[in-house]
Amino acid sequence: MVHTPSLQHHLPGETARFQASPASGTGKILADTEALCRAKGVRLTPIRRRVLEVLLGAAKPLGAYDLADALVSQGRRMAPITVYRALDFLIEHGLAHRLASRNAYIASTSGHGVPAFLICEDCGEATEITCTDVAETVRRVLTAQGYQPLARALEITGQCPHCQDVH
Amino acid sequence: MVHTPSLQHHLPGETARFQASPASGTGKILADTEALCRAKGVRLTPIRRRVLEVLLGAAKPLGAYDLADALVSQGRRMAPITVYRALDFLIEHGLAHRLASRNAYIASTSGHGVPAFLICEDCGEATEITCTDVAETVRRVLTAQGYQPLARALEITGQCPHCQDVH
DNA sequence: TCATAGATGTTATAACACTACATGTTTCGA
DNA sequence: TCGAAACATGTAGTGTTATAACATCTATGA
Repeated sequence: MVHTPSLQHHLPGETARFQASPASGTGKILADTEALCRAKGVRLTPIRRRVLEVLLGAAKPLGAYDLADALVSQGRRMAPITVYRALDFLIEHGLAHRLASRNAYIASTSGHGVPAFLICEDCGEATEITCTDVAETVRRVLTAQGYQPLARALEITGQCPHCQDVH
Repeated sequence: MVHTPSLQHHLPGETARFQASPASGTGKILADTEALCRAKGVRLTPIRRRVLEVLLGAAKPLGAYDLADALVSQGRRMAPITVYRALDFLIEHGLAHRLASRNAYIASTSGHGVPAFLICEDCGEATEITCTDVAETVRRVLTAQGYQPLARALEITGQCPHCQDVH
């Protein structure tokens, strides 16, 4: 899924390098996720599902307290700890990622491999990319220094096309 | 400078790929930094210098409040805002970097180019690397998506050799 | 159906970062 | 060398993000 549909740029000649995420709807993703969780024997509870739903529907990464505000239950906003617990679950199972550079969370769509995100420093927009070059380079650097690679989102910051225009 | 001297690993055949930071002492770095600041016409005040000193002497990235505790002045620990202001200065001039994934700060030694850090998820140890491959790959991915590259530290997480042994 | 593991509710607090405004200090030109 | 302006620091308070501790509820399977 593309988190910022209106701002996606695919430069000619470069599309082949980057495997675009499938442009499935939120509904299909949720259905797939439910199936995945059943297969794994873990529970996609209503709370977890709702947090994932909000993340999938958001144009940008959301803060935990943004999520709490968005998720009103019985007239009260969701307690922060509840949001964090749901996020822990989603992250643990590769369904979401924490973007440390912005203290924000985003739904993941690739599902496998080491994800990378392009993040705009100005507007906070984030685009998930699945780029073998990046994954391979990172892996090589880690092992060259004796590090064990771990599946963690790579955050690459820059200025998005839109914010360059606004200037 | 190497922040974790005892844990540096240089695998045979890989050293050429990565330009190691010069193993200068803290004193020399500080002298160089003073000269650099004079040349730029900016002021490396005692507070800023002391914050940099502590960062240079630390084995790991330090949190802002760790720095505040370490920097006692007139019997009282330094106010957090004072630390943050010093850090702002150091970061603005490329003398330090913020590691968002750990809410911590680290002295920089490369001075130029886009720095990258290998960070251990377990112990928090961070190693600065200057690797043209990584910088080039990141730059290419950004421009391919229409993003403007900005000089920001790249954080690559994994598990350091030592923590693999402990296990 | 009952024990158990997992999930959630509730309250409080820890940890990190910054705003606002007052005061001090350096620098440089008149 | 005086004074204005720019820069740096002091002080108090607050905003923001994340988690601890413990009670209660619920799904699940023997």
